[in-house]
Amino acid sequence: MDDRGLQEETYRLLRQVPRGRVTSYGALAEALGAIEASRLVGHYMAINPYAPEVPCHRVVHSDGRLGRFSSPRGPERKAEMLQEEGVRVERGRIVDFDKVMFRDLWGDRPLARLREYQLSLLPRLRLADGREPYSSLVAVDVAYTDLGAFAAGALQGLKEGRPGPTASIHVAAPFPYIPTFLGFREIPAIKALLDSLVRRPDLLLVDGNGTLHPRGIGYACQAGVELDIPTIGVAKSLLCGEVERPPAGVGDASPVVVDGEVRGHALRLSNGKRGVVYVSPGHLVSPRRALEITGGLVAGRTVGPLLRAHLAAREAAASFKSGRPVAGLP
DNA sequence: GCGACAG
DNA sequence: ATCTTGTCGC
Repeated sequence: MDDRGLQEETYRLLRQVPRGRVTSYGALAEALGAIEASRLVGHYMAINPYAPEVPCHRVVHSDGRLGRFSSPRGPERKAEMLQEEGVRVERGRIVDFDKVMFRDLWGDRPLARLREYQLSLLPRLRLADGREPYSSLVAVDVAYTDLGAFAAGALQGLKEGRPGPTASIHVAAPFPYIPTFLGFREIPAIKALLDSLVRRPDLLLVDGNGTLHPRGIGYACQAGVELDIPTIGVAKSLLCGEVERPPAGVGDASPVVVDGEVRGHALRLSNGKRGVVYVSPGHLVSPRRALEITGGLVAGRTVGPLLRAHLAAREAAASFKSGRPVAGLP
């Protein structure tokens, strides 16, 4: 299921809500198969091309507040439309919310299937070190515009630590961002990028968590298992888990524990609140080794190859938008 | 009520 | 990550 399919499925579900009733963003997300998609549902309401036949005015907050509405008079207009349908609204809230709330939304819950797919990868995940010594690494990052996703990879020699070239690629209509489902957004672009390389790297570095994920199968793990390549996840913020003791000085690291086990480490790159990254195994590395390798790539206050990939992805996106030719793009 | 929510 | 119709847990 791609972004377009998810959007159409959301509207199909919403058509089930009759006059005189309302539903919530979260209930629609639940019917898509993941409560995490509630914000995405809000976004789909904002770009609803079928209004008012697809009744996005009947979608409200889970506590009965009206929520937003794209119209010159916004929520005021939403209230009018609902009242015209017999739904009472007082001070921006649905009256008798429990009675008016419609929950019988029927569909095949595509996001639940994606969650099951993630879980099906768990038996293939290997968190022990292997396949060393590594001689080359590729760090990848993806930038997004209205024209699609732009993935970039930065090559790095691991023997002499020499930065290599970058390459980038464009993928139209990427899957949307949904918390805990990041892999489905990023991985197609990354696969296309790796396919464009002459040779596969020994190690992949990605911008997101690996085992530091509520189901233990974050984007870095999913990428590693699907591509069968040793992978390390480096995230700028924590998705789940607890840091044992905040790393005090630059270079310090501290274990991150999820479900009572050490699944990764917080590594301090610089002073200040945003100066920490969270390193976890994606595939075929241990938490400790992932930390060591990442520590060896630190340049200034960043992880060098990831910064280069980030800049290259942004550059590819900006160049494409402005119509300038992009190295590595057709 | 406030802040967290990989990107 | 962009662009801005949420939810949950503390």
